[in-house]
This record gives sequence, C-alpha cells and structure tokens, in this order.
Amino acid sequence: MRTSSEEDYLKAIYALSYNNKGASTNALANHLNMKASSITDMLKKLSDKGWVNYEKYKGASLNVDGKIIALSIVRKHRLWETFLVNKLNFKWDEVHEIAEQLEHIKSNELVDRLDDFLGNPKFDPHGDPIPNKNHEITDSRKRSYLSEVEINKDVIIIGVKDSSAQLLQYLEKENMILGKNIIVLEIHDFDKSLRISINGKELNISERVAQNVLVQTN
Amino acid sequence: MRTSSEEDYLKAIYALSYNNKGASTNALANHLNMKASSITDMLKKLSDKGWVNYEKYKGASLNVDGKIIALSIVRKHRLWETFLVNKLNFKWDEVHEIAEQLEHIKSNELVDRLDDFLGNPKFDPHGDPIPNKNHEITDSRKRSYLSEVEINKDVIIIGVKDSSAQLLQYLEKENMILGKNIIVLEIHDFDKSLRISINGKELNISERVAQNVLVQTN
DNA sequence: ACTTATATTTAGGCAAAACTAAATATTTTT
DNA sequence: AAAAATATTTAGTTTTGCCTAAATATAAGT
Repeated sequence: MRTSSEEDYLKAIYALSYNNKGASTNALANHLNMKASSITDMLKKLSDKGWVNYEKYKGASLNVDGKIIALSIVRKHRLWETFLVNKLNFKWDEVHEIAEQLEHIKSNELVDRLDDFLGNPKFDPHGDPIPNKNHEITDSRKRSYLSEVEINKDVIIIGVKDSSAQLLQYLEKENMILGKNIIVLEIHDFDKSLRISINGKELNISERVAQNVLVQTN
Repeated sequence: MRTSSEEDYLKAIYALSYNNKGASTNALANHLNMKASSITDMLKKLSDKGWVNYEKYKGASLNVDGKIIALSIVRKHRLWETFLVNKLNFKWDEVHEIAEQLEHIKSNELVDRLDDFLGNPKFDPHGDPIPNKNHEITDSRKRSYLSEVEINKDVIIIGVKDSSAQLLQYLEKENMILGKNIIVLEIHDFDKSLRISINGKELNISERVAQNVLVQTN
C-alpha cells in the first residue's frame, strides 16, 4: 500500500527525469513546494520501499516498479482531465487541481472502466499522451517546444509544459488553443521573443511563453 | 478547511442520529472501526471548530453548520455511486468503497456538474435519496423495513440499511433487486423469518435480512 | 443502596509527513 | 587550489490522527 504523498513524489521524479537522468533534491523541493530536507526524508523511504534509486548527494531516479506506479498516476490524472473536459464541460484551464485529487483514487477497475467510457482516448485535453493499461506511452508525433521551432515551419499546438491556470488563460485569450496551426515568422535577437502567425493574424509572444507551448512538427 | 477524517466523523454522526438524538462515543467508535478514545479526541476538535455539539459523557450531535457539511458529503457519495452504476456499469454492490474515496474530492463546481451530467437524480442505486444543491433531502415516499411490513401488503424494494457487499450479493442472488415488488405472505413466530412472494415465486428470508431491506409502502 | 458492569475520558505514546536550523558535501569562482 | 557559494543531509520539532492503559463516570443488577 502507498500514500497519496508517496505517489506525488514518484510522479514528480518522473516529471523531472529527462533522458535517463534522475531528479535532484532541490529540483524536487521546488517542484513540490517543499523544503529540501523533507525531500531527503522521503527519498530514503521510497528507496527502502524499492521504488526509487537513491544515493546521497546524487539525486533520485525511478526503478522499474517506481516507474510503473508513476505512469499509473499519470494515466489516472490524464483520464480524469479528459472526463472533466469532455463529459462535464470544464475548460482545460480549470481541471488540473481537481485531477490532482482524483488521480489518487484507488481502484484499477474504476480506471479501466473510465478509460472505456471515454472511448480509450490517446491524448488528454492538454495534448499530453495517456499511458495505456500496460503503462506504455505511445506517442509517435514529433514534438518540440515552440521556442525551438525553425522559422516558417507549420506546426500544431498539442500541449503545454507548465499547465498553470495563468498560462492557460493567457493562451486562451490569444486564441492559442489546442489544435491551432502556428508559423514562426521571426525570432527577435535581443530578447528571443517570437513573431508568429496564427489564424491568419500576426502576434508577438515572449520566449517564456514559447518555451511552454508544445507543438507537433510533423 | 477540513480533512477527510473530519468529514468521516461528521458523516458518521449524521448516520447515527435518529429523531433529534445524537450519537454516543461507543456507537461512533463501532461505526468507524476506531477506539473510543480516538472518538473523544476528535469530538473535542469538531466542537472547537463549531460543527458539533459535544458534552462530556453525553455524546455528540451536529449543529447547523455540521449538518450542512455532512449532507454535502452524503450528496457527493450518492452522486458518485450513481455515476459508477449508471455510467460505468458497476453493479450496486461494487461501488461503496470507491464512493467512500470520491466523496472527499473538493470542488463544488465538480459536484454540481456531475449532478447535471447524471440528470439530477433523486435517488442513488441503493434507493437512498440524494440531497440537492441546498442540502435538502426531499423523500416523500413512505418507507419502512421489510421486517415491519404488514402481511399481504404490496411493497417495492427501494434500498438497504446495511450496504455491505455480503448483503448486496445475497439479495442479488435471490433476485431481490431495486424496484422489485414484494408481498409478505407469512411471518413465522418461532424465529420471525418471513415467507415472501417475489417475481411470482415464494421465498423464505431471515429476520436479519428483512431488517435490512428498505421498502416503499405507498 | 451498593456492587458490578459498561461507557467514556484522560494521559501518554507512536508514525507519517511536514518544518527549521545547523552541519556537511559538492560545485563554482577567483 | 583555496575560498565562496550552493546543494544536501542530519538532528530535532510540530501537527494530525490514531493507539494502549489507566482512571473516572454512568448505568444496570441484585
């Protein structure tokens, strides 16, 4: 058995682990809004429970069992977000907090039935891929952040990195919503801000925003 | 703000309070599977928070604020059970545990949207009335337990008292499911067991079972 | 009414999960 | 390579919500 808190840590380690690298204590503390000492405590515990590889001063990474748990939480989170948007008509910037609670509900039967009820969706309302029953993510789309797209390439918005309500509301206001086509027209040297074309209109956005918008490039 | 644990206590006090009487420490301990000393601790806390009237050695009752909270939890529990049965095709004996978790999800918006999504149901799959947005229960049906029904009266199953999986499975096996008509043919003196007619067939059931089956008598 | 039984409370303790402050490692800068 | 800055861990504390054991209050039986 495991607690919601443990699940949150596993999910955070998963989120912060790029290309086989683990997550540092400070990065986790920052991500989870906690003090570093609390992270150290929990990493020891998760290591004892056999879900995490942890070595003093060297951060933590998920082992096979830990990754399965993390992916099952991600799966639940994204399925519930899909439910909230597709069935209960929430907007995509309103669902994160609720899904943070729902992802901890324990019942495999429930998750699988919810999956079927939603029509086994492959992506959630933010464009993120939903792991399947076997904890596999299959996302064949080539994706990158808008800040890294080459000029004049036609791309489609498929998600965001930071799913804070502030960012989502900003994007909504500028009509930069899921599925929209974007062309990067110019990158200004002095601040790396972008001039983009969307809906036939031109628009300037900051580097910060571009770094948080996920696009499909093929 | 309040914890899931506090919500469980308020719900338990509500469940054990008949005709303006409160709930005793021991009754609560039994209902919640905890020790009496734990109950005393929490009753003091709930009293300090202004949700419960508590006097030493005299048990606890809900005040107006506490009752509103309890009813909002009951409302969530019953709406989620309805969702699980009506939308995800669970059977009525499989949903209690999951609903015990879901009832603690915090979001008024979510509850109200769920209510609408389900078509504003008045009763849950066990036949219990669902409190409305304003925490009012309106159940005009005349109800009693099967053990108290007069002989030869035609009644309809509308719920159960003890919603344990064992009882629900027993009822399902005997085809005593929600909405079925029943006539009590005879009450055996020596053990108060009942001979009833259901689906045109005759059947014997124990007093214990009859005491747990809720029926509509008008 | 007094004794016994039952119910409830008090007192003290424990584990989980967070914290602060101090100590120690590691990394970066000069 | 030493000093300074940053990151991490250790040690000790707090709160929540439960527990056990002992003390006390209430209820029941004779």
